[in-house]
Amino acid sequence: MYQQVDRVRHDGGMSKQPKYQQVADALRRDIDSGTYEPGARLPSESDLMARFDASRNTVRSGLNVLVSQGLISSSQGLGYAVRKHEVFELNASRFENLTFPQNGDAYSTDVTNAGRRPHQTFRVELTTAPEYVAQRLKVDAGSRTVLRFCHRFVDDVPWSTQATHYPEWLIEQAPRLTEPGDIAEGTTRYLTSLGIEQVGYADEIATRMPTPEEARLLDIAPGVPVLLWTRTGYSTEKPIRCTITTLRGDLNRMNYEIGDLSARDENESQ
Amino acid sequence: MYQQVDRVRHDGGMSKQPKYQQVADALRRDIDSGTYEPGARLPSESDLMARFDASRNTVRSGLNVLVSQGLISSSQGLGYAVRKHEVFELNASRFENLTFPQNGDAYSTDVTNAGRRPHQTFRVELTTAPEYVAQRLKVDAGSRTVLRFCHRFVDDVPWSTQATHYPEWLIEQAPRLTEPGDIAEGTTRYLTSLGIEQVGYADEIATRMPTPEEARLLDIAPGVPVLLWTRTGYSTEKPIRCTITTLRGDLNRMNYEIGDLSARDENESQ
DNA sequence: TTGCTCAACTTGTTGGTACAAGCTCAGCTT
DNA sequence: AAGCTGAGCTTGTACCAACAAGTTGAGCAA
Repeated sequence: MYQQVDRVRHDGGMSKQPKYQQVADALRRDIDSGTYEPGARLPSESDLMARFDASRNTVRSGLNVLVSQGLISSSQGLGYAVRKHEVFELNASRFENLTFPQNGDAYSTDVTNAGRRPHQTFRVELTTAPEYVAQRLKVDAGSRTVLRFCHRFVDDVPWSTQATHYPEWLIEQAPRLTEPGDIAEGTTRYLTSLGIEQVGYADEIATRMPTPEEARLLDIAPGVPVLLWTRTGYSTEKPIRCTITTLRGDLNRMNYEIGDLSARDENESQ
Repeated sequence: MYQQVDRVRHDGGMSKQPKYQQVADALRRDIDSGTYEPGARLPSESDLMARFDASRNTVRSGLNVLVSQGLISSSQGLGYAVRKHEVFELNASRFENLTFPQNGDAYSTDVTNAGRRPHQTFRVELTTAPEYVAQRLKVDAGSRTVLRFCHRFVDDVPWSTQATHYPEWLIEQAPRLTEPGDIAEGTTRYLTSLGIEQVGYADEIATRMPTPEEARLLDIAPGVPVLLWTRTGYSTEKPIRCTITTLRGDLNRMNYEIGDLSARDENESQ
């Protein structure tokens, strides 16, 4: 009742790759070679079915490979398009950061300097520390922390989320940490003014595919990973904060500058 | 001839999510809640078809979502299993690194200390600098560089690749750079001994999905991104090297330590 | 001119079938 | 005992059909 039409190779007998892979590879080559430029539309599924003599499902499998690799995106009614990447540089180790580390101000300034429009929403909570945070703050698992959460946008595009946890014992000395709303001068400056100075920090950087929650908050397209940046800040005596920043991988690059870079900076022609 | 059997909601009328998403979400919940532990096998596609009253295509779509997110993996004949993650820590900013930055030695030592068995293949080439590298080395696009390429394994699992480019002008002063085979004392120590000292470096960290080439070299499973680490080293006068390390995102985490961390290190009980 | 409707495109979802190919193990053969 | 073979499980590839839903633009109506 269902004839399995001729599965023999038509291509000279050399290929062992499945057809959907051939579709993906061919399209990838076209994109790499500039046939389809970033932002350009790809042929429709129907066109590709004709070009590759394949069924719609097979063509879609091939396209799906490229979507999962973040090379193209699709939208219903519009078609497939080559993704264009725009990267924002994040300076993670400027000296200023030790004294005034990533106050919301530094973020706004950076973005504005790049000619873009920053925007953020803000929230304060009293929560129990997740295992991951408790370890880094050296407090008991399940103990309470102040969570200051920030959701950041650039030109209304979701860019990153930032969750900073402060240990409970800090609240007595720094009650304004629990105040809802921004602390104008920056929390770290506020802490410094109280004699709690951050003298060092440890950064951890990892990457993975986003959770559905993260994908929702950051409006992350299929095939785009997140960059996870954890900064634990220390006074001379104890850990005083743990900041977890979740960045869209397609939009951000982190920079660290260590040692003497005068050779790089002396003629910034590029 | 083809009756579209009853597309009405059976689920109380509340859901608007497509069925394959429901499958993905349900399985994700099961995994998060520990019903299926890391390494455990998931029910077969047939089982899931029964459980969700869905066609094989639909079930596969749902599973495919989780595969693309790196949460599960599949192998033909064996079934689907929950991925387990094992992370290796990479210290990117230890003070020693400024004087003796990532010689193969540091890598081998780190791995051996972790009780693992390191292994690497090595290659030297004279190539034209890619645009990306040429910019960082401040040489003309298309000019030649020495490429020292390293493919690293831990317990025979592909772990990372490292490509270090040296500008052509360095060869005269440091001819051994073109020697095939490892330079025992480490290239940076070798350069230092010639009076070419690396006094600072700039690191850039980005993430994306691997190219097919990278996926092949590092044996990267679907749904796993790569971590791209570029280190440009400077003497007091010029850039002297540019190292691009490609790391499997599921196996690596990078660490930077800046400032005074005595408070962290004084009781390393955890 | 303005605004609406609808046809004609696009991708998204879901159902089905058939066969290929990898893995395991029981059970037979040697 | 050792080794082979094949049944029966698994996922992988490829095809077909139907309808849902988002987008665009031509063309008609106010």
